[in-house]
Amino acid sequence: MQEQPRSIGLIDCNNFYVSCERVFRPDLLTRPVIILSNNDGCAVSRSNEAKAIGVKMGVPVFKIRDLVKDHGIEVFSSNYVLYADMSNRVMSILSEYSPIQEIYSIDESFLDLTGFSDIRERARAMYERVVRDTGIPVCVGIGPSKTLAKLSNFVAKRHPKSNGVFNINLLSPGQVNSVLTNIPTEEVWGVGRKLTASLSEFGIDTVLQLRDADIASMRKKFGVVMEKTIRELRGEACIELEEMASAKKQIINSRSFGKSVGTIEDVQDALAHFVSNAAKKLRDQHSIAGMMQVFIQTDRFRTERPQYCPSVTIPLVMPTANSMTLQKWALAGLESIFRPGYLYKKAGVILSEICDASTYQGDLFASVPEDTEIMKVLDKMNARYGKGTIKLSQDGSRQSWKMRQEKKSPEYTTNWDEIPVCV
DNA sequence: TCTCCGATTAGAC
DNA sequence: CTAACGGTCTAATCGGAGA
Repeated sequence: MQEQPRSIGLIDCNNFYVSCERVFRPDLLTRPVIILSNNDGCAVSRSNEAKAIGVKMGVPVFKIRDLVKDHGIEVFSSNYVLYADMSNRVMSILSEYSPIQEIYSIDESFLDLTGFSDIRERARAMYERVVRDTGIPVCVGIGPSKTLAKLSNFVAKRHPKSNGVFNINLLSPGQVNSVLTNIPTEEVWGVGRKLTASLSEFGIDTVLQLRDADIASMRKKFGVVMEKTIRELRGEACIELEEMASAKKQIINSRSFGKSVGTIEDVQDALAHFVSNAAKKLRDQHSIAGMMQVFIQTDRFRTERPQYCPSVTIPLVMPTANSMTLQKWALAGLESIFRPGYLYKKAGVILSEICDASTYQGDLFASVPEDTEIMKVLDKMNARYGKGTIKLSQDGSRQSWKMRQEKKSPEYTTNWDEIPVCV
């Protein structure tokens, strides 16, 4: 009996953020559309029409103002509440097609399809089902490793003939070679801009060349990750699916401000808000943090202004997830680094040395035990009555730093008050 | 010389 | 009209400090 190859599927939503907006605005289906990053900064999702016009991934929107005007590109702020909800719907449907699923990102999911006798039909079925039930178009790539599944997905997206589904396992060795020779190395998972350039110096420009390079010397030159990549390209599954999302080892919350601020009160207000968010994430994964970093930054693009980007690391004697404790230390840290006379554009907090809340023995001799109960109540109230129902006094009352979000669509699927009235 | 640490880099999305 | 370039996260690597 011949052993079946591993069949790993990678399902990727097409232009995900744009597709989410289009579900509720079918009039945009044939129009150029782009979605901006936080603070309405850069174009992070583009419809095919916008790509065709020449909107590059990640371009700052002020640099394409003329393009937007001349072609009537539809511009949206990011609506993460909507995208997260749509993502949940897509992921939940995909979970029906395999018992083993890894949700890799907001718009991507791996499925282990090994052992199914109907992989071809299964892939086609999920492809049709997701768009039917959610309105989000996807592409399905299948291969013997995650890296090849990703590459298959690239082929599915690129080749109209594939109709959105491509399985590299069904090709003869000769056919595989001809596919891989036509894909540049930069499309490989794990090969970014720098590696593409370095590889090119060694005469490696196509995926086929990379796959067939000598493993020992490539490992020496580029490290273990490169070795894994090459093995995966040869069909050896080195990177396993991770079904359970593991607890974060570091939690960052930071944001650029809508406009620069000069007073410590404004920065305090923002920082308190970021600490609240970070602490909530920490509690959500049942962790506590032993280290906190606070940083503030001036606007690095305004080079004519004086620049100042200090940070301070604060060890927490008692690791905690208590917003009040963390806020107190963060604000003390801020005092120590803040200098008047600068215009600050960004601030943030980093929680690290994270460990499980239940395993920590605690300080038996602490005079005042930490009040975790109050945090539980706060989280419950905010879950029940909406984010921000209860917050600490320092948190986000000034708003002077709030990010720009001028073109956000309604929260169609999660907020009664934002459902447009049909006419 | 070895190890540990923080900082930096590269990559993904 | 202005001013205008994102946010998290991980792993590898590097270089200095201290043992």
